[in-house]
Amino acid sequence: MQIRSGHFSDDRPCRAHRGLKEGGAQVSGPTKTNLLDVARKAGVSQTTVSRYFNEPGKIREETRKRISQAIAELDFVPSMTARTLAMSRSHTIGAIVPTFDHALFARELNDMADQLSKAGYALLIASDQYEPGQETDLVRTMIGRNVDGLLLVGLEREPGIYDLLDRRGVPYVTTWTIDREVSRPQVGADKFAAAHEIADHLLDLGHQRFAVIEFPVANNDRARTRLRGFRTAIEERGLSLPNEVVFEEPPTYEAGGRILRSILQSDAPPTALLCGTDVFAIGALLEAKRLGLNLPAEISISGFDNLPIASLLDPPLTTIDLAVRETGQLAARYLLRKIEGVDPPSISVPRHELILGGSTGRPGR
Amino acid sequence: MQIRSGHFSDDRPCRAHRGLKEGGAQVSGPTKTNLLDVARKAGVSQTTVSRYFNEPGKIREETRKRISQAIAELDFVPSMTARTLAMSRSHTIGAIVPTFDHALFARELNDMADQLSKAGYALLIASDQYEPGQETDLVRTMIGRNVDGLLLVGLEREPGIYDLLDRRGVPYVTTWTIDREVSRPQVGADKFAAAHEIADHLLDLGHQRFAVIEFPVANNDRARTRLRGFRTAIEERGLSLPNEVVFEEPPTYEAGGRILRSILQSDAPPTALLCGTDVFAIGALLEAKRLGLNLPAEISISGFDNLPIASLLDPPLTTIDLAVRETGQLAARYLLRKIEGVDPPSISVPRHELILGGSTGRPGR
DNA sequence: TCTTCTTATGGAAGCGCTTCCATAGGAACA
DNA sequence: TGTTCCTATGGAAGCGCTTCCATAAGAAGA
Repeated sequence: MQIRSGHFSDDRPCRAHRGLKEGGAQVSGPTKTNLLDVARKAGVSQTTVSRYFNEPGKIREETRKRISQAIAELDFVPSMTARTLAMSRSHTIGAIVPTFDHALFARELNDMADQLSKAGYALLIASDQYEPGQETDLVRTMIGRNVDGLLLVGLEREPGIYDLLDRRGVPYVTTWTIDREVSRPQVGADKFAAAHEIADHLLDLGHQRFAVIEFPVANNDRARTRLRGFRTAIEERGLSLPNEVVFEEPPTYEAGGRILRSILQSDAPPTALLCGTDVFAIGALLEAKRLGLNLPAEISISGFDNLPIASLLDPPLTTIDLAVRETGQLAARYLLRKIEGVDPPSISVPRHELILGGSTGRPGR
Repeated sequence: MQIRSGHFSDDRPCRAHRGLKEGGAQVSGPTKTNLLDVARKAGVSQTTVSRYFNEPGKIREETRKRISQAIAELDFVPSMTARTLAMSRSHTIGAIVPTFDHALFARELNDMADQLSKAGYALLIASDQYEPGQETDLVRTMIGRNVDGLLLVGLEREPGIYDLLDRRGVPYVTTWTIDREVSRPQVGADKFAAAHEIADHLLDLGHQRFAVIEFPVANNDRARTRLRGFRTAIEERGLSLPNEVVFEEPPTYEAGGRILRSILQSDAPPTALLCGTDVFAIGALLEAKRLGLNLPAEISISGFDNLPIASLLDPPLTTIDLAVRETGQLAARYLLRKIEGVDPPSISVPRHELILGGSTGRPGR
């Protein structure tokens, strides 16, 4: 049964020059076993060992046992790298996000990774720290690493990226921005509608003068979409949102507080502050309380994202829940399906929800 | 100069059966180019193209230009997978964390990824969602994927994992727990000292009755270390920390509030609440304010981690800053050095800092 | 002018898998 | 008893790189 019986000397083809020192009694260096080692130990061919992993149904019970034992004895770990090369399938999904240091992306990736790992996929991540130039490089890196699918944030990017991806046939999905006019795979809540809705809520309450704090909109279509939602709602009521009351800031609590202070000093201060993320809103709310303002009578503050802390503030924050977990899971599911050759619906929009808290109310005067 | 002049027909070795349909005028499917394609286009050998990437100094200027143009025309992206297989170096670092959905780990990974990508490394991540059984599998996966180094959280794990890693010669580093008795590579602030310090602070203020909220300590040596720090400090003053006042909870704001309420109902309520993370502390603090308690007179609350929001609360939170960013960077640097063959100091402990806020003070009565 | 050294390049094996194809033995059928 | 069909297995090429070694052609030294 054995392919080669007898002598133990290593009769593999010469590889002396490859850095794997051979022969002699040496302190066991890093062990490196491969299918062939297992095959020899089990007295079968490499092919059969491969089948053990990939089509276990096709090998005899007794053979399976021998192989399984050989694997255990050698503590063999198959090389996914070689597998990838041979199959052109890496069982890896790439994700390029602006940063992980933001609860939203972190949670999205967390749920995505979870879903993926259940399906035998690993997650390769990179962040471009909001620099669009970086993204192109990162996509190339990902392609070079043979990712089977790619998650991207936002819809807008250097057009070459989409070309590259299409040409290489790499499935991808964009998250956090939905634009039904664009025919690309997208997953995420409808930020435009959500922003519109929360602005409507404030308009319904009777607010007429607004201020907005947003992420820097350059290279950030999520922020731009939200802003467009705010603005559209306001203009639909015959009001306007001049640029002077739209503040662009990197997302810090501190910025929320600072902007709040600054807008209160204007002649006719806004009665409502629309924030592009809860982070701003929380900063503003805490500052307002520190200043002894009467909330929401003196100023209404709304957030976006529904961070876990939003509901615990006093007053609780009016905000938008974006179904973050669902987004990560849907994105994972989309990619997995696509990889399997199924053609899943390419736009999926988990439902957002307006969360009403005490931080918004009728304007005081 | 050309290796093969003339006819355009594909004279590569047959690969018809490998799924790459050949010949005929076909709609250009997924392009797949390799070194050889580039070589042919540039009229040089594969080897030379390889050198173009790896030892550019060794090829003539003119050759370099030809290759560079061929690469551009073909939009060639080298296969890192093949490279990995050939070199046994993947230029990938793995990271296994309990969850990304925690500001601390997210930030650590963020800074680590940043550092790594500058050095040409990618980051492969996985989370075990606090289940130790998972970790073993994930480590195997990582090994199978040929990671050049591995980041782990905490020092305690199934012993087989360390064996496996050592046997395979995979460099690794553990973060967030420091134990100088253990001779493994470790990076992270000294949580024991930090916990001791913050408890000392409260003891100095005159507190005698404490309660603690911690992560579930099973499978979490970080939590255990912190708790030990609290307890040691307390016992050193001749006081005690009975188990009834140590609460284990998953990290949610809500838990902080709930535990606060519950301890206030005891006969002799604690005057100080030591929290294993700011998340608990913030929850407790917000709840205390909602209950109209006088802080810190009626109850002192301390946190851990120094989340960005901690200093903005009213009163600001007394907490510990753990130098998170530094930890991620140091971990990355350690692994990179180790991979390069340098033997860097295996334990590095960024300095923590006690942040004093108004949430702690003398007990009121 | 002839030898020796460099320098730029090419040939080909090998990294550890998958997969196409071939083959040996039974089982199943006539 | 002969034919056909499965089933379990093995052989070997190929995935796209790196790297050892060989080699041709100048440059440098004698």
